[in-house]
Amino acid sequence: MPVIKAMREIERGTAEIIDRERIETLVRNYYEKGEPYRVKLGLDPTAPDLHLGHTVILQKLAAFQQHGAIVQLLIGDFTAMIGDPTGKSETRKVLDRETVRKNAQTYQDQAFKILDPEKTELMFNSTWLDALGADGLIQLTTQYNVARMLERDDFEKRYKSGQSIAISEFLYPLLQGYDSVAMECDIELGGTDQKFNLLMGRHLQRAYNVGKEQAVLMMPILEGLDGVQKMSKSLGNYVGISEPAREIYAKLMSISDELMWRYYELLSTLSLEEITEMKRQVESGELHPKRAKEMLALEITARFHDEAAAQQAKEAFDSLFKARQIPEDIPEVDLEPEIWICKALVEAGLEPSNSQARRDIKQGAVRIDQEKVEDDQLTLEPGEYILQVGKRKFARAKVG
RNA sequence: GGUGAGAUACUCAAGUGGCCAACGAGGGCAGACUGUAAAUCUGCUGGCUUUUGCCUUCGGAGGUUCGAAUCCUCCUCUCACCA
Repeated sequence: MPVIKAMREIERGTAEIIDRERIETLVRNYYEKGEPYRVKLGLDPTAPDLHLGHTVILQKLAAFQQHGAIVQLLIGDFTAMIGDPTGKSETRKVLDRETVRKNAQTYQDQAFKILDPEKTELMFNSTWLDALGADGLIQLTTQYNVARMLERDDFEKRYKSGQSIAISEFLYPLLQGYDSVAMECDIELGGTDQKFNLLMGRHLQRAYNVGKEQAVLMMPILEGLDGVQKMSKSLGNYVGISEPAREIYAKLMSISDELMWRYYELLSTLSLEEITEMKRQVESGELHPKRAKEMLALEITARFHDEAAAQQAKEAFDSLFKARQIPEDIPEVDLEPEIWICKALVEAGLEPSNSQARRDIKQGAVRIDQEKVEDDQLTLEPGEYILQVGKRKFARAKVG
């Protein structure tokens, strides 16, 4: 039964599904009659750098593609001007068309590391929202009322605590919902924080007699490397998918054991059974947790690079941390002779200031050719040295 | 439009004339421990080639004072309440 199997894959790791029946019907229609269906994902073109948090949803889209879906990637070039009220009430900078286009291109390049380009359509919501006009917009606002709008978590909180809510923010969910009308999508994906907006699409599709109501599938928010807050670039706890293999690998190896299982569920393509089995082995002591983490890091690194690069990243990582060896390709700097050690560290880019360098030397964090530096007044004679600060900052210094 | 409150280092936040480079918390960095981590403990967290010293910082510009993050004046910006 391919449908049952497909549904299991589709449901995996989801936070919530609204109208599961409909999804099953769509999948069944595909398998029985070969009819495709449309799955929408809206993207905000403000931050073109994708990280693992975004890939949770992208991978779900990829899963859909394997089961007959045409993915509609929607670039919210129009709505970007308003800004989704979720989160902080920052004033958005208005993006010009050129920037949006460029960001969209970057998005696409990155998204295609996961998605099948053959089954993906790229869309811009300015296409229909520009044409909506004032009357269309007013027409749209009549489809909803303030009381219901205030039901939205975020609005409710702010309203009760007396924080301001701009009228334009009310428009965001409406416009996002209207996108679904224009796109005639069957399913929309999003994070749990998007629930209100996603349901709006359902509501508006009915109001505008599209002839269908989109099912909604929500993915949980991926925790960042700290395991507490959501993964985001601004919090610095993210793994970017265009980062070098070594970075991705090292960052993944730094997560806690607990978080590792979460990542397995949401990011790995291993089946749920395999993951459960692995977890059992770790608990019984048959498998070292570090080993399990290595496999995860390898899998994900390979996804954005390739097997060989992942393997190399692992080796570099092992030699750096396990054997405390020096990595092969480290930055080189030329320094003048008799240079003061602190200054040398700053010039090599290992330290931000002489003072910081001095502090680190006092703490025994600085090494030259593996030897701990004790004297912060040291000057370097001509020659070649490996400078090191902490465990991971290295530079090769040519003095003279 | 009126009234009031506020602006302090990466973030939150104490400090209301000298003991302030500025309490505390978070974050970050480093050391110990380890599995590379996480947790825990410890130290550091403005700059300066010489550090029981010097210089620059507490929204901006002036002023009072031997001495100002702290007092005064003006300016800029935020926020709250009332219209």
